[in-house]
Amino acid sequence: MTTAVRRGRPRNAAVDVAVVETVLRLLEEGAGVGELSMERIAREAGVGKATVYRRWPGKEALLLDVLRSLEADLQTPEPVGESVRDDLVLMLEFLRRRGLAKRSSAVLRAVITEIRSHPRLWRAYQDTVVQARREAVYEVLRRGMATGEIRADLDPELLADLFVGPMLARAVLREWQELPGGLAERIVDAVLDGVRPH
Amino acid sequence: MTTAVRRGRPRNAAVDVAVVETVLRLLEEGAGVGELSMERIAREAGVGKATVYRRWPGKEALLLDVLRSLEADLQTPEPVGESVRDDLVLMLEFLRRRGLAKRSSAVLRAVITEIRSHPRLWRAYQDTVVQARREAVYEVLRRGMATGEIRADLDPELLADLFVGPMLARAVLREWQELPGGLAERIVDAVLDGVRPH
Amino acid sequence: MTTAVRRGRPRNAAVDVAVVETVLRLLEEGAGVGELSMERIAREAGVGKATVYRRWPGKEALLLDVLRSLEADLQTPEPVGESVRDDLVLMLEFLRRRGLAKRSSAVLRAVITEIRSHPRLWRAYQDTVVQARREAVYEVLRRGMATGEIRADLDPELLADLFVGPMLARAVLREWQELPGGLAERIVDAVLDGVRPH
Amino acid sequence: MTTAVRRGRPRNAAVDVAVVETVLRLLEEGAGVGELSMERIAREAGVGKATVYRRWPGKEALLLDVLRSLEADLQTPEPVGESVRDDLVLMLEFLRRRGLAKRSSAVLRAVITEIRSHPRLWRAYQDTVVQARREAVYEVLRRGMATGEIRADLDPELLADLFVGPMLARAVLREWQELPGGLAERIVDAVLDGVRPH
DNA sequence: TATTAACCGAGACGGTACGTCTCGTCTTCGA
DNA sequence: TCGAAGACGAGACGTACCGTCTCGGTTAATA
Repeated sequence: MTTAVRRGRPRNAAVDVAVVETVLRLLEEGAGVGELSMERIAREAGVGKATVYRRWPGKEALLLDVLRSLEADLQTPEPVGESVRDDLVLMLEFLRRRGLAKRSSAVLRAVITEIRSHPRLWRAYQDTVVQARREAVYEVLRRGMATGEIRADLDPELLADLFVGPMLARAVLREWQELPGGLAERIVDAVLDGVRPH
Repeated sequence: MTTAVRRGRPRNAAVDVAVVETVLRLLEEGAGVGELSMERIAREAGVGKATVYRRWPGKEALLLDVLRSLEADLQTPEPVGESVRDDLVLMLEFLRRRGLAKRSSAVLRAVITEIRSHPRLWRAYQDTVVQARREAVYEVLRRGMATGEIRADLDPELLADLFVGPMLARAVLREWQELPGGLAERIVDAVLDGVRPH
Repeated sequence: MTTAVRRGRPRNAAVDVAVVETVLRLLEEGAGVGELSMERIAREAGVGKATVYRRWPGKEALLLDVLRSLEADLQTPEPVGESVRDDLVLMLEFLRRRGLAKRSSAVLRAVITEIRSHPRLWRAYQDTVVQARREAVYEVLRRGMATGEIRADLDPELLADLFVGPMLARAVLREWQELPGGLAERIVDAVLDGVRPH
Repeated sequence: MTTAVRRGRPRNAAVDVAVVETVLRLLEEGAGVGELSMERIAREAGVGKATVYRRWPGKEALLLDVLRSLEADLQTPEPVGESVRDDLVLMLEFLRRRGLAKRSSAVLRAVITEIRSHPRLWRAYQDTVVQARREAVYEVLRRGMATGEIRADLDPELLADLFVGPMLARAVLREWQELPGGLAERIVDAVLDGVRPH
């Protein structure tokens, strides 16, 4: 197999950075996603419109990359392995902190909201970023079933939703408004123990 | 205080219906929210653009009404009162069926996605439609705490999220793709019993 | 026969004028036709781009109208009928003055040059404005043949070119640079008398 | 004076030819001048854009060269010297044939039209190609005055226009549509004899 | 019964953004 | 150093939609 010979002037990597940073800056300055236009992005980034379209087929794809660049800043937590309970707390705590992170807070919700409007991109985001985190949760749950810390008679997918769902319900649906510290522990313990008195 | 005297030709109520129905039709035909324009809505409804703007200040407000008209079709279930467990199943089952309902399936997600982009409308939707359902869940949970069917040491708000969150995670975030029958029972029972072996 | 009912807001006639005047102003300010863009014309006329395109399908059609508006300012001379020789002088003199007219001088040549690049418009211009003047010349020549002032054995079309061609050669091809007074008389008399000594 | 030392890879003369030929081909295929872009010319010639710009400063200069290459194919006729009348016919006949020539017909009008839009180039073209032919006409006319075949009381420049103008009026202004054989003779004889009966 | 004010559809209006194209320049690689 | 390939900033292209406005015409309550 041969690599295709690259010809012509190579793309300027600084442009990619400049564009993404410009989008982040505009969002941080409070611009709604609807107020973002390719026209304006290119203008403020000091870049030709065609140069933007050469890299991204449209606004949505650009925003997907912006979203990915945001996610990249926050590294996914590595399960410690001590106890399944602690690992689950770790993972939910990551979700909570992501929603409160410095840059993210305003930007993340705006970008995600936009991406959601575009099924294809939303799926791409799910399949890459989200699915990876989902797999990590499955892994922890499977370990829990093996060690006996988790009931083995439940569907792993359902199990994952039992832990992650409550946090997401607060974070995504209710706009990250109330994500107090300790929320992760409270969710994990309640789901583990059940809410029926015993 | 006197009511302002309405003079001149009264508004044609059929226009409101025609516009909302047109939006629903277009969404059912698979139009993304981005492809919906006031221009097109008015054209396809056979109505003047100004007539639409006379009734709704913008696309978002119109969509909020469309959303409300959808919700109105599905009446919220009345708690039976036999057992707390059955009432919770009833409520989650309503969420599940709403996501699969004929009209809703395609339309609901599109409209909600759009409304989400407009904080003011999203709050209006939350405060009217969603909060009502939320209160119903709180009521059932409070009853459960009183009868001893539910632990009384947990925050009712957290409790509500424990039950509703997993269903919403599947419904809204994963696009209503997998909402098998019996899902409501499985969630309720798992949360009640806990996922730790005993 | 019924006149079609005019519906909707009627077009603002002032817009047509504003646009044409803007083009003329820009050309007078020395803008080459190549530097004229619909974008700029609309901007400087304080008019929406779509409004321009609603009236003219493109830049060329607009320029054709600009050209016609210029021609309209200079009324075609009416043959006096005294002598064929004087009428021919009158008509050539009109061509000469047109090329030197205040507005025309800079503008006319620019617009004509542009129109020439678009065969369809050039033909439209020829068929309307030019052909009318051509017919007037034929009429005078036919009269001359009838009265015996002009040889009857020559093709009228060729005859017209004999008189008009020399003036046009100077005006159009050599950019109206040398159009001295008395040129019309000199051409007409030379063609009438012939350039062979007798 | 020293000749600058040429270093590096010498220019490939075949490129110049390829580019000019490509322009001719595109024009022959009916492309309007407006549809010609440097981008397209370079692409179709299989040549880099920079290579074109290294040789010509812009589209107009390139077209000027194309025009010159066309003129070079048709050699200017040499006056025979038998009679002034025959030499004038010879020269007008050259103009007529040029307008009907295989390649020229479509191309010449397109290129000339374009060149006309650029005063500097138009002047360059006038000063080189056209002026040469003009001088030849003057020469013949001067000879005619000396031999008494032409009236000596007329401005030579006006005289030249009397002969050349009618042919150009048909050729350039009316798009070479009607240039029948014998037209040169008819023009020359009519101008010589005059159009007044005697 | 006649007036009148708000309604209706249509569509023009000044703007703005879309995604594509061409401009002339710049930057790389391989010959 | 050349030629090709193609990226680059700039900005025009023609279209679509925004929300407002202005027409002629309709419709009901008021006078």
